[in-house]
Amino acid sequence: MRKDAVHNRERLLRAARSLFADRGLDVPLEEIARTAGVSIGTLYNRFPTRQALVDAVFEDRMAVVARLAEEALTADDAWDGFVAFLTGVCELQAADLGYNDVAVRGAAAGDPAGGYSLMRRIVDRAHASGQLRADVTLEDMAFVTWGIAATVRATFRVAPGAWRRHLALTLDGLRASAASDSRPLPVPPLTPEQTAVLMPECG
Amino acid sequence: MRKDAVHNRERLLRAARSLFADRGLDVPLEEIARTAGVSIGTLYNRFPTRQALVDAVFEDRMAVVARLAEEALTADDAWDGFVAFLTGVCELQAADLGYNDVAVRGAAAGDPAGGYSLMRRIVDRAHASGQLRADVTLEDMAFVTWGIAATVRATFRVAPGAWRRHLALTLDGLRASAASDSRPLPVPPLTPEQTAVLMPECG
DNA sequence: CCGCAACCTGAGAGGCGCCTCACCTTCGTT
DNA sequence: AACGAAGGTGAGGCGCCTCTCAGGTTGCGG
Repeated sequence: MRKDAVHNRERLLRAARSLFADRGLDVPLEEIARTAGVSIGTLYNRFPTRQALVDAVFEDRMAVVARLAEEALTADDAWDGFVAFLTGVCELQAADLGYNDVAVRGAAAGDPAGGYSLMRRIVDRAHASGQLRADVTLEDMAFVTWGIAATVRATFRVAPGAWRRHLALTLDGLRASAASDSRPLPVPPLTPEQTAVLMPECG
Repeated sequence: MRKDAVHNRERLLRAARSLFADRGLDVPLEEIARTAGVSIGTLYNRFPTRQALVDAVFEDRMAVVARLAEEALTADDAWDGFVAFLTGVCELQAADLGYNDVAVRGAAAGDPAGGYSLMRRIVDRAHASGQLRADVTLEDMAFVTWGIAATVRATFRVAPGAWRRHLALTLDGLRASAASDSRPLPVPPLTPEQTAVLMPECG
């Protein structure tokens, strides 16, 4: 790749990163090109589809999630690790409306299987320690993502940080102790197949 | 209003109701007109703005919510009433992607103050009975709406009913008993002013 | 320094949805 | 029956966004 092409690619990524971050994934491509100081044609030269651009911008995130997951697994307490992991992921969402969108629509690139299997281990460990309620499954984590994503989107400008309260309440519902006063969960969890459809990056 | 005008208005409402219900609030107006067997001009004659159409379509819902709230207040058990109310509202959301959107963006017509003050009484009663955790406020109910709405939207075609599981987990986090194992909530609730901005219909 | 391949550019075609308005039809009243 | 007002119609203008391509420019190996 020629030097100027590399340069433009970087300018485009910088512009996209910033616009995605505070406006979400639906920013007009023209605006990204303009912000990068480059023509729309160049954008299409470097990134033939919007998806390609999104993938490039959020390429690093999957690795970050994987790192969060590994850290979570080394935590002394299984529940603390579980909480730290979910908090970390939600912080990523709250820091970047674009990533927030990525988390909701399954629209990521990078290493899918890696993060997912780590996450299974986090859940298994929290189950084993008896702190995560037994009737909750890995697939239920999607509810957390969707829920927090919705709160992030709604409160991003008006009350950033409000999602932490939502997350805290959600986590309290996932504790083993929360299940004891409660009836059995009303419907079965999403099947892995359904989850694969709804969150393709977790296939 | 002339007879044919009334007739067309009804056809438009029927079409809008049905399209909103399974595609959400962003259906093209042209498609609504076509479905109603009427020209786009007629649609604009009856409903000068999209908002006017949305208001007309969901006019009844506020009354339904008010009825749910009243029933909830007559329940023998305060917590059961609280649960029944939230479940009822969520059922409305799950039954109609359009109403689901209405619930998220504050985009309703009808009687605003009425439903909101009833809801406050439901929350107060559940607090008074000691079953709803004390550190939760009326404003936190927005998290429930946003969260369930997100799950409804994600699973509407693939796993309708999955929201019931999400709701059950959420409710378990709102029980008084859920607070005892937990740290204090990390951030203050939304202020009434913030809520008014984020959910205008609850002003 | 040459020359070519890679690259950049931006006008413009095309699609989509919103909304208007000049013209025609129909209702309902007298 | 006749007429005026209310209503219906849909082509077309507008704005927004996506995507392409013919023509001009530039990096870079030889």
